[in-house]
Amino acid sequence: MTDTGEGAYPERKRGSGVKVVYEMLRDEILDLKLPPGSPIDEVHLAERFGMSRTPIREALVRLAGEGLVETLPNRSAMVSNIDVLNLHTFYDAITLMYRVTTRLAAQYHRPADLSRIRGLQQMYAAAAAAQDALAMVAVNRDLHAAIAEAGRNPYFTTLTLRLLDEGRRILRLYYQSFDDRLPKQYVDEHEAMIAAIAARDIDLCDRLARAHADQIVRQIQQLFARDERQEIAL
Amino acid sequence: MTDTGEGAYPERKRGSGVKVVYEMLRDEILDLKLPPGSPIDEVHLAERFGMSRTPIREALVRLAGEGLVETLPNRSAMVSNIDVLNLHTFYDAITLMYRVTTRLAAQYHRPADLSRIRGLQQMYAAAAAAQDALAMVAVNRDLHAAIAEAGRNPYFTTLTLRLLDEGRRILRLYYQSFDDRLPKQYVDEHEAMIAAIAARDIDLCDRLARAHADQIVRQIQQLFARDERQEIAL
DNA sequence: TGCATTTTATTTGTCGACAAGAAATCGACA
DNA sequence: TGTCGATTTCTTGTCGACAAATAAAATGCA
Repeated sequence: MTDTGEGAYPERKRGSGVKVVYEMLRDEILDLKLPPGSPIDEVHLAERFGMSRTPIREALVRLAGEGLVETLPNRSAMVSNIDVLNLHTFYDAITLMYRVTTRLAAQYHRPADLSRIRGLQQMYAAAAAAQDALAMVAVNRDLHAAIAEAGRNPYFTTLTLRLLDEGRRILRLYYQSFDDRLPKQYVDEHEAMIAAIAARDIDLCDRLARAHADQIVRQIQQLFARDERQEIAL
Repeated sequence: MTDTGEGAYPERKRGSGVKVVYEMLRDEILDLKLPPGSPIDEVHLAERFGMSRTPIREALVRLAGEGLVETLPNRSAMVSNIDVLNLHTFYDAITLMYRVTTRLAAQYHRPADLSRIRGLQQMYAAAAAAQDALAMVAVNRDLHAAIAEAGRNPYFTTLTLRLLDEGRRILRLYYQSFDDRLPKQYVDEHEAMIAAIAARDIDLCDRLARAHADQIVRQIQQLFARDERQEIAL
């Protein structure tokens, strides 16, 4: 196997090692560069990042805490599987979190929040104009994360972030193989939600967030259904 | 300092060390034996548990992932503070999770779930009859955890568990100093909720769970208000 | 005495090494 | 040839040690 592109890490500041490994592994897991179920070898990673196993191990423990990797005693850790059978629990959770965080954003947002949200929405519109589905997925995550932050409830924010990451992984599962186009309609839905947040219209936020979530769930289900048909067609 | 009661751990199975430390520290944090803000020294813990710093460290990383300890770079970790100023975010979150998990329990529970829930409810009633407030807090946590499990949505279950633990810590903050009596009314509320779950009456579950959560929030607020008056009275 | 600076001490972050446990390989035997 | 058991290999879990970073103490100076 050729070098996977890490190169050399000649000098690191003390304490930065874990962060580097954690973020790198996290990105690779969410982008499916590390496919679900693939084993994670500590010594291999240690060689790759040019450090000892200790910081690698700490990064893995953190990732396990977020449910991105699973560990069995005395055996290799592995990237968590995507549980397609229980996707409905994901739908339920993301729908509720979209609603709650958007409502709270309407209540508690401050001017700085709105400008950040609007900046992300512009990036989202740009990605949609460029028909870049993967960029849309990534920016969509950051946009809803910003909305959740504006709601200022750390419990909901944490869960929402986890769900958004899991969603990024699920969507990636399809977009990498089918190279789809996300409907531009999402841009308008985001616009409406942001306007409702700015107007502090809580009920409207709730309705829009629910519709938005339903839309995304339907999209995933369509992809999933088509995927199943393809499998049968094979 | 006298021995804090750990004694000797002469032989451990490989891999069990982290679990022991994690659970012990977790309990001590939730019981406020380790008060919020107190520093956590790794070598001290290593001596106390009779093992090296490595498994201690892993346990601390896990606890940090759950928000029970906070770590600053190159400095001692410390037990997380209870953010009394943002308690309303806790109220919001626990109320919503009570409602959601109870609703889902009504939908998805199986016979085994119900018997487990009813067993815990009996323990709760016993604790109430004995006027043992701390036991009531502990069993209340397990009871709602069982209800959440019956709802079979791991995302909601995880958040609910985190909130229940945080609540155990908040309640302990008061019950340890005032030695209060929890109203027996909670027993009846639990009975009603369980009956609604068994009857699969989702709307009723929602209303009961909301009322139950409001009741508990009011209780905490009362304790908090009285605490403030006492401080002023001093 | 009060403040700035150097020195010491304490505590964490990282490392390399070793042993325990599990998987893989090999071999004996029916 | 297939199966069971022993052996080897491979990976993790734990350890003790060292260095970096910070906090605390001591020193010097005005």
